[in-house]
Amino acid sequence: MLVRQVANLLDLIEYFAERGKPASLAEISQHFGWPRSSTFNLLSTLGRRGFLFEPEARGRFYPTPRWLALAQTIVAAAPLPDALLRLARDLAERSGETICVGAAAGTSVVFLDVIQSTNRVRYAPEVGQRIPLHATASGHAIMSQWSEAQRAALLRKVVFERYGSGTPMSIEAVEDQIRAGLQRGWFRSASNYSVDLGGVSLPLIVADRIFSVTVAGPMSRMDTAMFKIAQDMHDAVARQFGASYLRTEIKGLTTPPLETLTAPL
Amino acid sequence: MLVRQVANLLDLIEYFAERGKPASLAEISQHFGWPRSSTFNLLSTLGRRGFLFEPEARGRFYPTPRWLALAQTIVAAAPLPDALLRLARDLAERSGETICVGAAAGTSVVFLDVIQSTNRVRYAPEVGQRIPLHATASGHAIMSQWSEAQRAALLRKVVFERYGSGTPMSIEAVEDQIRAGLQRGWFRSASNYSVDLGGVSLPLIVADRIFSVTVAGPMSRMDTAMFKIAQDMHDAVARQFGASYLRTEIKGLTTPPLETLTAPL
DNA sequence: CGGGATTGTCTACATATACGAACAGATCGG
DNA sequence: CCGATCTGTTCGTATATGTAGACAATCCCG
Repeated sequence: MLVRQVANLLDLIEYFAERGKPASLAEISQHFGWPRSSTFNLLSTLGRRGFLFEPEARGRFYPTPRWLALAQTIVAAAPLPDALLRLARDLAERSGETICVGAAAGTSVVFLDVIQSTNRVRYAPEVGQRIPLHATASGHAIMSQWSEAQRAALLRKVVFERYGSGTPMSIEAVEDQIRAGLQRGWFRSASNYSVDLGGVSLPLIVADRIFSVTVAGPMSRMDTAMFKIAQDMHDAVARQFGASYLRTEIKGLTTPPLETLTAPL
Repeated sequence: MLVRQVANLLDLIEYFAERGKPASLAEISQHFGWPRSSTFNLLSTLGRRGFLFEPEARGRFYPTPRWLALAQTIVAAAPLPDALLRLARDLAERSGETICVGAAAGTSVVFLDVIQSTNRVRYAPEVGQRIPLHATASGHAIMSQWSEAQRAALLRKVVFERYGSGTPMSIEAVEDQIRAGLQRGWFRSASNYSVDLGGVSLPLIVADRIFSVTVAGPMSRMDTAMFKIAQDMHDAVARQFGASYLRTEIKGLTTPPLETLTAPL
């Protein structure tokens, strides 16, 4: 069950982030189609707790910097591992494509860090965006590090739906793609979830936490480059985490066949 | 009426900020005494929206950096005026006491920015903390810039309660203190709300938004220093906002009688 | 490896809660 | 200055919602 008022609050926060200036109760209730009284209750709850204030003399509201203070505290207390962030930056520079750091959230992957490609045509996701675990390279990378049981429990919940030409449409298809990824040494998707989007992904385990790092871009560029990108990713991981990291820390992952590397494109 | 689930969410965020590491559903439900099913609903709502993720393989949750991204966007879009922040820093250095920038929120003042004194014994508030509008120097400063009608509407709602020896106990008492503040050229409180706490406050209007700036500390230090501090505050405002700012922008405020300034303490 | 304890998930029901409507203040234009 | 219109606020009630409880899956320890 979805907690409505909580969802409403999240909507409201996003509304303020987009809007960027104070809003009156009437504006808010009109924008969302909420009853004025309900809007009033929501706003006053936030006000009473110090999360909303009234910059102008009367009747316009805006979120307090308290949100920022709490968010900073939360991120600072359990930050993304430094090596992970360095890896992402490193990859962004070398590949020129968009880099996404992800982790599991329910049946999805959430992006925790995103570095967008500077390319005109690019994959342009945002921090907090979610994509399905079962149908994406990022998701396969993460699930590859789970136990059989965990994977089974997750996949049982999935309702399979065709997003693109590469979408796996059964539990077995997903397991196949994961197995292939482990043997290949990297995970790939090609129009699995977003049409015309290709990605190369690796799982990373840092301090018992499971992350995915993904290089993603339009199929036109990714198609022939995937293997080279995977190679670069292994190199970058070796630089940031040490040479033996992928072999020793990442469950079941094969190191890629260096000797078959094609000439850089 | 208070929206319970929203209040719960705020509690949860604060919980994570304090805790600083992932928590399981069971830990959360125990900590707050919430039913497991309700906790589940709350957590899954947040997960579905990309505000919570599961760093470890299974069943522990932590807020996503999305909170931070949104909070940064919100603050960046409507930042506290630069001159105001400079003023606060300036005052912190000169006075050595705690500086609070406040604005109205319902019947309270919320602190939007706080610079804590480096003094061992000091007033130690936090961003987002609230104090009553009617019983504090900050509140009086803000209300002094409202219309009669707005002030009346606010004061009608107040239930008067004695917080300290200086607490005004009637609408008239509050109006008296505000009137006195305007004539004096600065607002003061002495154990009005927090016992043994004294403060000097000025209202500031920047881009149609009403703020208060307050220098606050223990009565032992503030008592005899208030006038000097008020004087310094006027000087600092003149530096940051221009010499005529207080006279022209701030409704009804008298510039303080410079000639009666006592020797610096 | 197997039994017990713990944790997460689902569903039906009683109740706390969000909503509609009516009120009161404020704002605006004439 | 007055009336009309639009805001914010309060209240009673019908109903959407949170909760108890049972189940299922997982983990842990002997």
